Amino acid sequence: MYSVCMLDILRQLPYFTPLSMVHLELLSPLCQVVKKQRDERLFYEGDDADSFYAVISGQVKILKISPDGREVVLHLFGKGEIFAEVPIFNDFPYYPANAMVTEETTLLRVEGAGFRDLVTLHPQILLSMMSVFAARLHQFSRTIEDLSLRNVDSRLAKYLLTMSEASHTLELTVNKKTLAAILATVPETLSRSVGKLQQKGLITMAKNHVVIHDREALMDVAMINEEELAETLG
Amino acid sequence: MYSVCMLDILRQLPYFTPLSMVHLELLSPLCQVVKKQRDERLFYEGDDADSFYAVISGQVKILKISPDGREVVLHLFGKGEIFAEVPIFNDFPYYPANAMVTEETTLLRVEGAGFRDLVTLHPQILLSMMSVFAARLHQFSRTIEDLSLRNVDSRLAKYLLTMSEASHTLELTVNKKTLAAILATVPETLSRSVGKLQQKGLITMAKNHVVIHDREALMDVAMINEEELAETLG
DNA sequence: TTTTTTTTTTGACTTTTGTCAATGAATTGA
DNA sequence: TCAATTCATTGACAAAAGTCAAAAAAAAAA
Repeated sequence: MYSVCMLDILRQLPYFTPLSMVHLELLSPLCQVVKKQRDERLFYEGDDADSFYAVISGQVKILKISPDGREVVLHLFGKGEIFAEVPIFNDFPYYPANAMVTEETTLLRVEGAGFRDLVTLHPQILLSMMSVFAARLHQFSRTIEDLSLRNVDSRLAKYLLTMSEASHTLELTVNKKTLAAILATVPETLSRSVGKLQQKGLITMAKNHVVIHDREALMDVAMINEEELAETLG
Repeated sequence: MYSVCMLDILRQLPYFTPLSMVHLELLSPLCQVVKKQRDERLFYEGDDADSFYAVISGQVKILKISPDGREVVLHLFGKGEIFAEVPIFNDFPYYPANAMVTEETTLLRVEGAGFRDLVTLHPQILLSMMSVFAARLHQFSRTIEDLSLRNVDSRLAKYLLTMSEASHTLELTVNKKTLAAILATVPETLSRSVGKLQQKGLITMAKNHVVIHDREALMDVAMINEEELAETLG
């Protein structure tokens, strides 16, 4: 009963979809469903990393706190995504950042040690994991590039273009404070940056609803062209 | 003859040291030794990623160029390190950044498609690779944190502490222009930042030779404590 | 060595971003 | 519904970092 249900959950997760029934049945006993309320912490930076997680529904924010209390958002994970699997493969497994849920969230917790044993016996699982790692590394290097080379206006423009995909409207899934942290700035600066883009007529932002009026000009601000944007989306 | 020599080279690389003789012999025919002169390019951003590399001797700089020509150094790889293995596991394999050598460098080129086939048959290789990926992701997240939360003085201080390890002196392995790019700034700002640290009596920098006079105070500027430093080194 | 080129530093200035305080808007919970 | 709290915006100012031009220092080439 429990196991059948768990298998259904596992099959829903893109990470595990490629796995055979045999693998899923081995994985299943290592898993546990966890529910968290808005703003609850999953783990803190420095905690022993004994598990990794998958988002079944809701949203998880991975963040670091500076000595003076400022927040950096390293990642937002939504439905179907896996996180905190990195320290499981580290020699000194502790979580390198904090995790909290931004809304009511259902998670799958996977026991790390058992998972390591499992992939050692069935390394095919690793291959699909490898490409997720590779994609994440690629994305981190883009973030580093953005932080080094783009100003806040440009990072905001790029964020809006990326999140809107091909559409000319988008709903922000985060509040302004969090968006500021994603863009590695403060709410005041974000507010002014939004103001600038609106004044130029490129966008309209009312609450969490954003309309993109001039995609071309927004790409200029973001300093990217169509191909680069496609790449970012891919 | 060739093969024996190649096996010796492979065994020298920490990445491959854990591999059995059988694996090394399978790996060997995929490999090729390449020599490059100072400032030669290995590949450009966007090139098809058909191979990854290991540094046998010398130094490789992984960099991105912004539309206005500024350089970001994502990575410096020295002897024994592996790079550009990430796109090999991506679905759309192209190099996400440029690679050039900063001095005369000998490299091992490993053919990607063959390597993918090899690890599919012998996935044990993947496990050791996995922890390298994990460590690199961890390091990238630290870089993002640094760029978001620390100013140039602080990043410079942290760089010097990290590179000096326990010693109170260190030789810079890169010129100031490159160091500036590593710290995501420009040479002028770096020069002023060095000036500030010298004026405070924390360091002396003459050419590429750096002396750290006051480690404690330098850690204050870097906004890190002993534990965090140890973590950065590990 | 001497010249040429490259790298590094300095000064004056501008732009970008952050800080602090205050205000207004929106949400939440009693 | 209405206070209480949180969130978002605005203004005035300060700090950090970038730009441009020029000078100085170092390295490379003749």
